[in-house]
Amino acid sequence: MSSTLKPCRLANFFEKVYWVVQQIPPGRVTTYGAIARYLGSRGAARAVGYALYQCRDKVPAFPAHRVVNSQGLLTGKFHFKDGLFMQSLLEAEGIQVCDNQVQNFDKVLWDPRENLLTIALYYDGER
DNA sequence: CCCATGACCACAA
DNA sequence: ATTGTGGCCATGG
Repeated sequence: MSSTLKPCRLANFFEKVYWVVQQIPPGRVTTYGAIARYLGSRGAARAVGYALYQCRDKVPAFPAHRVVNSQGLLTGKFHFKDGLFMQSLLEAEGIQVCDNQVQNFDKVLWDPRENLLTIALYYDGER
């Protein structure tokens, strides 16, 4: 029963965050709050930021640069290897950034609630 | 166990 | 428009 279909173990909040972040298409961004809302915890935006902080050294590269704050500002850029790296990654995907602000923010914003179906976030029982 | 700290956000007033 | 505040979740002392 549990042998062939190994359910994705998204037991804890951080793992759910990581899963959503990996669904962001290149060239688009989303926000901490949008991820929190999608996961059903409206006010958990801070926790989303903390989750990204925890995986800042994760390999292979994790598209954390596609997460900005609710105004489109690159508030997390100082957690990359240098203060310009986040902007460089975005610009390499065709997103224009000026003065820490994502340009055409409403156009490139990708809201998981509008683009992801509600999936079953289930786990196999061992934590 | 309680308290403080975060890559945050919505809502007062 | 600009502040202040409470809430959210995981972690560490």
